[in-house]
Amino acid sequence: MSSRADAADMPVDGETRTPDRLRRTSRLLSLMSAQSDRLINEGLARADARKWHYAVLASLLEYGPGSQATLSRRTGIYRSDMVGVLNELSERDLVERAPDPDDRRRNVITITEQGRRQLRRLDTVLDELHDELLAPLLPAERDQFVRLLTRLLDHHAQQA
Amino acid sequence: MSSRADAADMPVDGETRTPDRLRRTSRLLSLMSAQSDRLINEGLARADARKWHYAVLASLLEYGPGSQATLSRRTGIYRSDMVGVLNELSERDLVERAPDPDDRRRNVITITEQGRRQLRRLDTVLDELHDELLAPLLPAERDQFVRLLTRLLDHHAQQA
DNA sequence: GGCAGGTCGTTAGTTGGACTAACGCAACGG
DNA sequence: CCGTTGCGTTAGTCCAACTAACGACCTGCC
Repeated sequence: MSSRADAADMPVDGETRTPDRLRRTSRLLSLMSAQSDRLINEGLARADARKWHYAVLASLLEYGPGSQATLSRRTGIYRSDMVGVLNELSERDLVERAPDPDDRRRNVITITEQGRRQLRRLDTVLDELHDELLAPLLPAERDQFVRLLTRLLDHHAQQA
Repeated sequence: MSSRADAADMPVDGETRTPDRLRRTSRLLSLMSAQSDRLINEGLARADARKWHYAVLASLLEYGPGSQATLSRRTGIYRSDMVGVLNELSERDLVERAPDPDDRRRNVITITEQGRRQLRRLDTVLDELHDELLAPLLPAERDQFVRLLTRLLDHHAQQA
């Protein structure tokens, strides 16, 4: 009857084994995201950076200078948290914060040459980290994974 | 040259568009996990439950009664947090907490009939929520997604 | 001109989840 | 008997996501 051995009432391993019901997709996602976060955060910390640094620098390079509120919208970082991120970036001379002459409420944030260099460094750091993150998957599988993830995200994004 | 229209220096949409570099897998994972968490937490809240409730009840049903430390190991919930979860569960009469006669350090946690019923309810709630979560994917794609996720997790789990 | 209503940067604070430290107690192994 | 280990519990840290409110400022409209 039982496919594995004859010990019908064996405790299986009531100590450490994870229950089957805890294999739901939501939980896998959460665990994987935590794992990924750890990996990325540690990797970036070694390069004296945080993921928000990357997000802001990338946004500045791709779309040019902008106000803090603009950067907020582009990166998804709350404008209340943006203050601290920009402090950290300007301490390191990666961006410049200057008052906007056309609108005295605004600061104009500009990426510096050092910022560009740092962004390039972080790009390679992140490439390596993602290679580690996706290590067990073949290139085609990685693509597939990203495609599926993207479709899920797009679907839920436009609900909002 | 430029494939789309002739506006070479158009601001594209420097206000709200997300930079390409922020399409990295780690970020997609993080966003998707956040989305999933919101969905699941809200759904469970409507059923007067939290995900740890489900984890504990599932563990009890699949592997039988156990001490708090055992449940901790099975579910991945820290034993410091387990206290509160079990308080919530026993308030609702979903589990029973009794001293272990064989080891006076331990409490033996047992699922009640009400607990079993609640677990069944939560199972269907979670089924519906996951259907919503994975809505844009076909069944075969959902399988594939879960398989890829699982392989990633297994790989990183056994590194630890 | 003046005022209503919105936006900007900033400070402060909340919530929630993951995780650590340390405690008193009890069991176990030599 | 004594050191070590495991137990349940309390307290508290850390970080990310998110909200509230403020004074300064801009914009549109009467």
